[in-house]
Amino acid sequence: MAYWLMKSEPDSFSIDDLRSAGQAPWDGVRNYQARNFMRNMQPRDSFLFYHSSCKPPGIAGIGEIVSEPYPDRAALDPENPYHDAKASEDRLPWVAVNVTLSKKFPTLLALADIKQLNGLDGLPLLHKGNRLSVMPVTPQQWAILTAAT
DNA sequence: GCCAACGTTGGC
DNA sequence: GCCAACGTTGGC
Repeated sequence: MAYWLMKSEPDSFSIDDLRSAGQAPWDGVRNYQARNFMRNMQPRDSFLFYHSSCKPPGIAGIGEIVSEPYPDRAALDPENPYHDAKASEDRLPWVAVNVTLSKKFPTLLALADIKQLNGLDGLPLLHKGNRLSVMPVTPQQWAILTAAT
């Protein structure tokens, strides 16, 4: 079982939205490095639900991957905000997974607090200028982050 | 709103 | 294949 961190802007999809939905697709990832990580996801993997581009940014809770990766057909829909004009039935490079909420943290683990923790130097989230929206989390990093709430 | 960092695009 | 221009991300 693997661990991940995935970013979402709460204005478009928040941890409360996931709670309301019960199960939801995590789609719209349009970056190849992030896509490659998603291809390695498996059911029962866990992920940290990160709220980005908000005040304050941080980890809002824990979710679970509940499907194999599958083609992200939102890319084919011109009306969809994640439409990719270069995608087609024959060439659909993007993937989605279905996710559920495991638990919402009582309080957000803010990025400012995460930066104070020791042992997270390898986490891409903390690297300057990092924009990766899906990243792996090691078991050690997972233990540090989930113990900090 | 600003801007640094990074990915993508397109001319050559 | 290079690289300048441009668009996007995302913290502050």
